[in-house]
Amino acid sequence: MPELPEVETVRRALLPHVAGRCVESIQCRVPRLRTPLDSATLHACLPGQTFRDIRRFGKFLVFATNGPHGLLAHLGMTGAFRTALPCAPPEPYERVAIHFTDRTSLRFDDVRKFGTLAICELRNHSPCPAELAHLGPDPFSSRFSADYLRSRFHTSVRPVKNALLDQTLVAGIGNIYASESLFRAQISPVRACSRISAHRCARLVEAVRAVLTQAIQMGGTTIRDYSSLNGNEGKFRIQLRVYGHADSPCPRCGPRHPVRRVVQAGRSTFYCPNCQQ
DNA sequence: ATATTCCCCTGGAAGC
DNA sequence: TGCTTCCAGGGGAATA
Repeated sequence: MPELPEVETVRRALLPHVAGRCVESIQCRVPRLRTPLDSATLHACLPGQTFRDIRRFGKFLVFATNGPHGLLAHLGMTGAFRTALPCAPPEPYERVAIHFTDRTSLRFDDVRKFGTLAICELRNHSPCPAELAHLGPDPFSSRFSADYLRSRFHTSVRPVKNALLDQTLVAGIGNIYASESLFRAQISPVRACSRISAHRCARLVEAVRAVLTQAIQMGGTTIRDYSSLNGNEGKFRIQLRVYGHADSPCPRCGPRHPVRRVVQAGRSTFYCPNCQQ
């Protein structure tokens, strides 16, 4: 569910609820999420720490504290944060509860348990923890440029759709916005990276940023399973032009050219074979 | 080295 | 109605 716009929306919604709050205790209600929950380290490192900031790296969130440690979080497919009173009973899929000294608490719910919560070390000079050093540039950073894409693409024969999902190439794009970005850029998702010109790379950079920007402005709301905070789905819904619209008329070409669904690397891709070449 | 396949887990929708 | 199958936006390990 959550791709960059959704995670960014969560970050903004969550920040006022955690900034300046001091952790009193933690409850881990399941032994593992995606990986085993290191409850001993969580208990050792978080209580007594005050959250100062929430940073986003791709689809990851890092809760920075006033100490040397941070809380690394990934929502996986169904992860969601929720605020509650410490005495509130756990919801059915509540996995972790963080209680603050001011009698509020933060809960992490995750039906499918694909999420991540872990302690990370925060070096003074680098905002990004070592665990996330493998991530590629943020789509909005200047590092993500046509030249950069061209340099990464020219030796690669994999389909460009798969490349966009590679978090070491660019961090934050998921299955939905990959399809939507390629539609906007009028590039076929099955085209080999090496066959994408510099001009098309520039179009792709522009398209990725435009699609993600619009999604963030709409509150990141895409489809089921996602809520920013406390089940708030946001007022708007993203306009998805091809994702999930197999066999519907292409928004650009009309009824004579239906959107096609194909499977790439085990995931659905939607595109118009007519205007995306 | 690079690119797919499989797997983790659970619920909901669709098909029979 | 009830059972089965498929699908889902994540990442990472295993495999080709």
